[in-house]
Amino acid sequence: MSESSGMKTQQAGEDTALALDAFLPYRAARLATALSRALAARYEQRYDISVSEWRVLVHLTQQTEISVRDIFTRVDMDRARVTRAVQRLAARGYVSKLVNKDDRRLVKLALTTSGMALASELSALAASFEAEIMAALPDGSRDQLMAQFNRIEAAIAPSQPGSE
Amino acid sequence: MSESSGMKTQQAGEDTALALDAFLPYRAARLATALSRALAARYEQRYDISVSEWRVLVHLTQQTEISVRDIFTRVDMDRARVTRAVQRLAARGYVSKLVNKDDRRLVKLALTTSGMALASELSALAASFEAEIMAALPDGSRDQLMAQFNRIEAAIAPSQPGSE
DNA sequence: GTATATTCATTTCAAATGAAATGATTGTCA
DNA sequence: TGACAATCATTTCATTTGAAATGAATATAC
Repeated sequence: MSESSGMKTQQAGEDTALALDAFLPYRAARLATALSRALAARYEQRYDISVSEWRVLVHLTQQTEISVRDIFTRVDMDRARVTRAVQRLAARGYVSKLVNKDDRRLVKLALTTSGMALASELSALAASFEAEIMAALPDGSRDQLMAQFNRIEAAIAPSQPGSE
Repeated sequence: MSESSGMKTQQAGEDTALALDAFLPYRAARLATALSRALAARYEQRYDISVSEWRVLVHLTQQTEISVRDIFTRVDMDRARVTRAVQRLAARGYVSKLVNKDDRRLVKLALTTSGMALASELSALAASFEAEIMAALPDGSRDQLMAQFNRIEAAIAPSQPGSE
């Protein structure tokens, strides 16, 4: 491995410099991609489902007969992403897509039988994944984390522009 | 707003269903994008710098005369992303790019004078952004968060494939 | 009632992304 | 020394992404 690159490297001081490893936005991004990758590794191959699709699926587990808008306003995805995820899920028979009779601009989404089965399997898998991780943390960490996440998001939200 | 969509909506129980809002991978992703967007809103327009570029810049603040590899192994970006960020930074005179004489496969990166100036401004901006957020949290939250992030990443890492 | 504005889902388009291929250089081993 | 493997940065290519445009349907104002 020799001596990396040089010897006069590392001239900048580590005192005043912003340590990326301790910078919250960076660490949050790194944590998110690590979790996403690790979880995806468990289901992407086996079920051929993307993260977007998985989010839509899970959302439909909780609320059905909802529109694309209902999803993307709650799930941190934009319209296009939801539309595409729904298209793929519908093409594979996991989700049914009907026109809302009361307002024909809206789409009425619901899980099919096979969609429910898939969602169940994925939910179980996700729960066990999360449980495994939580087992490595002290008791109460989960609630603590969620509380902190909530506070951080709340601290950010006000300054956000029109959101939509 | 009428009554959303229907009345027999929400048929699925919320007891067994996986609540997305309490699911760590989802919440981490949502937090990360919220932080990234909020921070980017502060500097992207003013400085015309992307997140990738910003990460490279900050990294070069701490270590200089390093290679592309040195960055992407530490900063959660792949080779291509680092290469592209460096290209843009170099094209605008913020970063110098030389061949390493000891190993001509390597590139020797460093901040230029204007790069240092830019990095200073951005670091200050980032620090104040983070301080603002942390002010909304109880004392000690920052260290607590970092410790939890570290533990979670450690819990994930072992199962990760060859990483590279 | 008609014209205008708004809302919804989708599509379009340009930019970003990451996996794999490439070319150049260095390391290894006989 | 020479052949082969490994490493580095870059480029290529297909996919994903999100902003803005589009078209259809509904709400609002006159």
